[in-house]
Amino acid sequence: MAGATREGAGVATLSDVARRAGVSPATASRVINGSSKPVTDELRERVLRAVADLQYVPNAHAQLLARSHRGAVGVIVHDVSDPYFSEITRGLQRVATDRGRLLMICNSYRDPERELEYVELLRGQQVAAIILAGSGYHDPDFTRLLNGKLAAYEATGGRVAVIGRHEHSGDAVMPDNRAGARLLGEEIRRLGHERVGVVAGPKMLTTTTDRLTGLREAFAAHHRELPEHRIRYAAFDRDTGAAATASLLDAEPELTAIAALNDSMAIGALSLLRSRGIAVPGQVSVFGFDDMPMARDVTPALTTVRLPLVELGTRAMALALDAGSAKPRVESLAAELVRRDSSAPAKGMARY
Amino acid sequence: MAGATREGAGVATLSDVARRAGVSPATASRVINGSSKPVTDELRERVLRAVADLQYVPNAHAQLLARSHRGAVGVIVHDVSDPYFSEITRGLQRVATDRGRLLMICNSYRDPERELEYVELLRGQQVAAIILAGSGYHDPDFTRLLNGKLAAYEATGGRVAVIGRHEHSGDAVMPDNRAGARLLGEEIRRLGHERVGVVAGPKMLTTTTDRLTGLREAFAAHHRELPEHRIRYAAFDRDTGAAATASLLDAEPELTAIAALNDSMAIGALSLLRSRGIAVPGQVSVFGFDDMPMARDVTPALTTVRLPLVELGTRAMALALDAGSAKPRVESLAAELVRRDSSAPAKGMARY
DNA sequence: AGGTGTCAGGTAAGCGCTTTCCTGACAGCC
DNA sequence: GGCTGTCAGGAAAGCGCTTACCTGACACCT
Repeated sequence: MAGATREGAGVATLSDVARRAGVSPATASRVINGSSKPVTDELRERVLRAVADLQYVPNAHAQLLARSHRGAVGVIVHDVSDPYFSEITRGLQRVATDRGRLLMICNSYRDPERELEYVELLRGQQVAAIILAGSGYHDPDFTRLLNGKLAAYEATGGRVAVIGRHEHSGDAVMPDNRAGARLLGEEIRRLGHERVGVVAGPKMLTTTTDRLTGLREAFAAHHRELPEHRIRYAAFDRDTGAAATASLLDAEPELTAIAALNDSMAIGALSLLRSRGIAVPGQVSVFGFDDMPMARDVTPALTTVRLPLVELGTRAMALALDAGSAKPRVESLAAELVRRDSSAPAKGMARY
Repeated sequence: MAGATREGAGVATLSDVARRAGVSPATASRVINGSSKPVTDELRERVLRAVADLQYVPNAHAQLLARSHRGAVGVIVHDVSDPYFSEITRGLQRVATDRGRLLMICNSYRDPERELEYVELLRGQQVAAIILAGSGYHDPDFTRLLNGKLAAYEATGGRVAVIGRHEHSGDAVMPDNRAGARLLGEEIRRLGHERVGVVAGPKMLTTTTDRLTGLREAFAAHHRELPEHRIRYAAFDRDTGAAATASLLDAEPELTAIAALNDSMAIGALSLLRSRGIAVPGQVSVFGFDDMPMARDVTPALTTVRLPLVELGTRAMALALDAGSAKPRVESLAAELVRRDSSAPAKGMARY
């Protein structure tokens, strides 16, 4: 009965442990987080037993406050359940785990406002680094605000890395969307498609404009155009992709190709075409972008542009965790065309 | 120049703000987090200006420590990039956001050890609730250890809710895996399949055994068996699902149906079958489980068992955030068979 | 023997905030 | 005019830890 103290009355604290072990809090602390300061086996033993008895877990906030040590890393993505971001996150996670960091994932759901809130929140949590993944917005006010907050964070030692954002001036990993789209445009031209509908992403996202620009460049190189009336702006997801395809087809039934600016929308397009009994690629070719894992599993398997998604994540995390250099480091990762079964020469181009 | 203090020398703190505004830290604190205590407009104004000037963000750890207030909520999942978990997470996130809580997502990658670590970590972060999503493990030692830690957490006011785990004695949301599998078994029997290969999940997961049990029960009801030699244990992912299917087919080319215990593996099976030129459902029917979003997008669209994934998440979060009741609340969510194009009557059963 | 070096362990000062309790000013009352 | 009540704002005590610094014991030296 001798050891009976007022335990169970709330969370066990370090001093509870110390008291039970009959040592000072300092000694208990040293044992618990393996300080360099030596402690005799006798005391160490007693402390460890007390820890076990009390199921003691250090209060992370108190620790962090006391050490003013930055622990975790935060990433703000548009939406983790989107495979594009799951893959990137997988890469981030891998490196974070290797370096013993906890990764906190925040979904902005493409709401700039919420993105700002999460930056504040992560800053408040004293995270070691903030990673922003996913396209930026065409919105100067927002960009200025965001950059202001990030600058304040960096000014106090925080690290920032972005994936696929032009607007930030620091370390960045950039998928080469424009060059990728150019490859795609070349391929479409090569296959002889003249009437091409484009299912683009949200107009406000820079990724959308980058990809559109690349596509246009490829067409311009052959003195062709990508007229605005053959472009639809959707939400980068399956269902709006299907709707956009329907709208495109209703306006112009003779299209021979649909280029969707990401795979989710391409899959929506595929599904819409199937439901209308239009053969792919027999009547219409479909192109995607990103090469997310499921692109190979749909039928026909999707011709798309591969982005090294996981690597985007690993690189960004490496950038964020390695000591920052004076000059911003920008790594550009190349895209690659992946030909599968959803594309074929345009009718009358069978010689290809 | 009058207001120039040693700013920029680290993160701005509350007292920096107070000093700059010419008030006490107490007043600054009251203004900043809208305490009930009244503050004159004059002072309030000055404090807010100082906050803006200094780009001040409260140190969340200090706040949490001082209030000993539990803020965020943590969820431990097997792997968010698995659509099964992304969907659940989406549900969790929705409710968490509604209630103004930050959700921290932790991936255990099906490593019990890491799951334990994350529980400790979240406990240390003083989260308001811990949600465990995903199958438990057939491992009494681990279960005992985990329950011990969770009990300690709950003893100090933490809330715990689990999704799809039998082993925990508290609040739980349970997908009815067994009944769902029974439905699936019934359907397979109804279609007249006699030689059925099963691509199961990891043997150590209770979800695997539950689904297997349901399947067996349906077969037993018709005096049929599900012999062990027609079962393969894979890793619940696409690639191992394909490999397991290959192994099944190699051992017994006359199988007329493959029942995969989740959709990812079913998609792997589909891909393997396609690569071998085996028609689905012409020669072999394929069945999945979960009804993840992409099940409708593969070709042929997957016949599967729908689990209300998002709802699993919303319910669990609601349980976790609502005040706990004395007796554990267990909500069971029904599964539902979804017939699509990957299944057909067995050969010789065309009358169906 | 006295001095010095070494080392295990304790003491106490914060880390940045919240909040209770106190103070002093002022208005309203007999 | 003196008393009380009210109320804005400040002082200070923690929240649970870490760690620089101090203490006292002991061994070893001249």
